[in-house]
Amino acid sequence: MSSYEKTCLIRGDGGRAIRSILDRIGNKWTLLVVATLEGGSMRFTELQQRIPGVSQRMLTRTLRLLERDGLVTRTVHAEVPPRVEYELTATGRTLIAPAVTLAEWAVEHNPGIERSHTSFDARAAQPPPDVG
Amino acid sequence: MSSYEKTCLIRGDGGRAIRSILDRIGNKWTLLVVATLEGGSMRFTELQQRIPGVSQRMLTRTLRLLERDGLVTRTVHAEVPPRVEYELTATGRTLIAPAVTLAEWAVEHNPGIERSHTSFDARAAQPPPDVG
DNA sequence: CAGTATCCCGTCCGATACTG
DNA sequence: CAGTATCGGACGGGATACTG
Repeated sequence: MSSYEKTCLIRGDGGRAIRSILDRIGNKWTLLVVATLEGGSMRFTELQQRIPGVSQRMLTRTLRLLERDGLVTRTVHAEVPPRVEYELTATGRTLIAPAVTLAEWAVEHNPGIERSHTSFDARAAQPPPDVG
Repeated sequence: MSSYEKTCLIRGDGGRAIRSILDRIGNKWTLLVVATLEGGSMRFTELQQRIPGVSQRMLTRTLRLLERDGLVTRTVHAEVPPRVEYELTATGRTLIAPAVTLAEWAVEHNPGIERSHTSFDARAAQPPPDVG
């Protein structure tokens, strides 16, 4: 496949396909939940403990969206106290590879991006360089 | 690298590295702009024509953020009428590969995800199935 | 234990109008 | 041509309080 044909996977149909997954993993907690569930079936509280900073509200929301996407299963056990297990589906597991690819890119290029922010912001704060 | 070690690229430091790039490509027009600039240096108007639906405002914003990240260069030519050329930097070009990887995943799994939405929403609209 | 409900703020995004 | 200014709606996300 040529380079142009590859970018068509992004541009094709106005990028509708890639948008739908970006609308999901663009959310703050999604990838953290998926990566954490890579360790196997897990309960709500255990997930919350393993993901520092996530609130009950946001963990619930994130899990519901992933369940709706068919990337995570939610299993309620009829017990007292209630026990709910979350687990990646087969499809959910396939998401990890491309996510890791992106994470590798991020880890490699973030330092440069942050340096770029610094210099860009410094330039923006200055009056534009003028001749004379 | 083990599967666990790979997901650490996502979970490491609370996912700060991957968040910064997701905060960029999570935005609606970013990847479309990057993929379009893969064709080479381009003017503002040409970009706008090649990206259906983007407004002047959003194209400007997107390009500024990409410039700040050091993924795109902005070159103003001192002419009348003004001519401004945008081009991917070396770093910007390296983003295309992981983006394509994600797009491939999206194209492959979107049909299943949309079917999942349909059945999930149908279930949610129904009263929960009860024994008896 | 595993959620819901409510409030509130910031940002994304679109639409529209104006300019060096 | 390549922007900027302003307005308004929608949504993500944090904090807090309540519940089967």
